[in-house]
Amino acid sequence: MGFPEEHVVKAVKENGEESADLILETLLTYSASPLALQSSPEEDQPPISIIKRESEEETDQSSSDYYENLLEDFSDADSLPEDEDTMTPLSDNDNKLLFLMDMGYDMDESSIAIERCGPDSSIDQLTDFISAAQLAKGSDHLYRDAEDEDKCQKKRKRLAYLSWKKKNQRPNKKICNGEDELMKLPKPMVGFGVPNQPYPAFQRTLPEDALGPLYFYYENVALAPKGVWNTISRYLYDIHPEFVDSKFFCACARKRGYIHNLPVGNRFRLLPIPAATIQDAFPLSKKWWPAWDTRTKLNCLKTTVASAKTTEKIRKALEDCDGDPPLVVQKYVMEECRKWNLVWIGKNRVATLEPDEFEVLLGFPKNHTRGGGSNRTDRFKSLGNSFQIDTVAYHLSVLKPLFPTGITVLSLFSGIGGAEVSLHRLNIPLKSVVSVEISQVNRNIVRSWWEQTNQRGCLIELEDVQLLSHERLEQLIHSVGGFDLVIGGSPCNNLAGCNRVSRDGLDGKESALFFDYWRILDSVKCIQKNRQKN
DNA sequence: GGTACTATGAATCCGTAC
DNA sequence: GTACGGATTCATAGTACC
Repeated sequence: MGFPEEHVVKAVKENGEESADLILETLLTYSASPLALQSSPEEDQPPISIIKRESEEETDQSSSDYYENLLEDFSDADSLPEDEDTMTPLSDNDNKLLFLMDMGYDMDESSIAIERCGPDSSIDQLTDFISAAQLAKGSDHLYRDAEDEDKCQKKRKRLAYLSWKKKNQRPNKKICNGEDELMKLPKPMVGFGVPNQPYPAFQRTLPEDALGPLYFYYENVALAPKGVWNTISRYLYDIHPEFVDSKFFCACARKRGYIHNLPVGNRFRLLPIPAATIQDAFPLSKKWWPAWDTRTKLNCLKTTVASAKTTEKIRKALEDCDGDPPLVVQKYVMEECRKWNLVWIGKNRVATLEPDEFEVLLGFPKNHTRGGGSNRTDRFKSLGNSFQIDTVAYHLSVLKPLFPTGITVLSLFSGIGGAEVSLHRLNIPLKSVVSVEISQVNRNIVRSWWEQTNQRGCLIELEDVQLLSHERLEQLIHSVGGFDLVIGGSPCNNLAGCNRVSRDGLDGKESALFFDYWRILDSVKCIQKNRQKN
């Protein structure tokens, strides 16, 4: 692309020499480059994490000199290859490939980006895609490994430029909403079908590159900030999420999105079927349950529970009433009960759930998280972050006839072993499980469960998904003979509605680890595909 | 130092009325 | 179509206590 000298002069004249940002913005508005600037900010949901991190790193240098150099570099890098002399006109994809390579990207990463983002993708989308991939792989090592320091500098500047550009984009609400409409949550939230509910009409066609033999299963909160599921879906082969509320499987709600490439026919439930209502799950509470508390299902079990002060305030509020409490008191009590999942344990007395009650509601063995250095707070946190076993097992049940002799699993963000427990409860033998979990306490829980259930297979425990490199994956695949299933739910901290502090979407520190899920899945597919060829 | 406890809204969806 | 209100939400950071 480059910026014509007259444009630069004009931009400097309009904005003064001091404001590099304004100069650059003005130059961009002048530019009529068909490729480099063709995309609108609303056309994609960029993997913002790379943008901010690089931004933090690079904006310290936001001097005129820096941007002058940056522009200078782009004068070279953004030039489209000229092919007027060639006999056959290059296709749009070829042009994009050459353009990306000219920007300093490798052929492989450029090709993958074009393939994944589709033929209509813009250069912006492609560079975003590659940038996210680089972040997921640990962008630092790209720089360390770069043989040519100039190339390395160029890459940093390019990313800084992208950062700057994204930060200065003006959101287009109309288009954003348009995207979200595509990811509308189903009502009722039954995904591709749940027991005892009418089967929803849906059409599921998996893209070719998403098909097995490697199966994958990804989970996260359904009610994520706008655009998050669009991004996740785009990275995971454009598969539409299956949004399911676990209230159709047990006595508590748990609205989650699942992206997977599993078959969806002939699913079956785990037995025994758990209690479907609060009253069935807590029979002793029936005696004290007031008629005006009409709840039959608990809300989502979260990572913390109400304080003793809350339940005491409720008791006092009710005891101050003669007979049935007035509507205003009922409303207050019900709000607190719904917010904190309180159950009735006596006259005018409500209580929080205990960790073992969390375990049973979520489908884990009672005392699954007890002991092993886990305190009460830890248990609530781990359980609140976990799968609902009956729901996940329903989805995974289709694997049972496919793997009668056992399955080899890569379990990412394992937590307290929701995936492993689900497969075990389905009586699918666990041949080998590579479990990656950052929390020592959670790893203890999984290891303890593994031993208690007399698993015959091999459990390999790893700590950090970010350290799970391509090379390490090759070793593991060689060691276990290949994975059949990659499963996991990446952290929701920055997506969850009750996070009042850092609900930053996939840009958040923890939730950005989704890109590691995608990176690892992609690596496994690639490695195993190559193994098949050889 | 470890653990338990407590205060802290906003984003989003959905139903309803107009 | 729009405005409004109700309902829901895999949490975080600071503080008190032992």
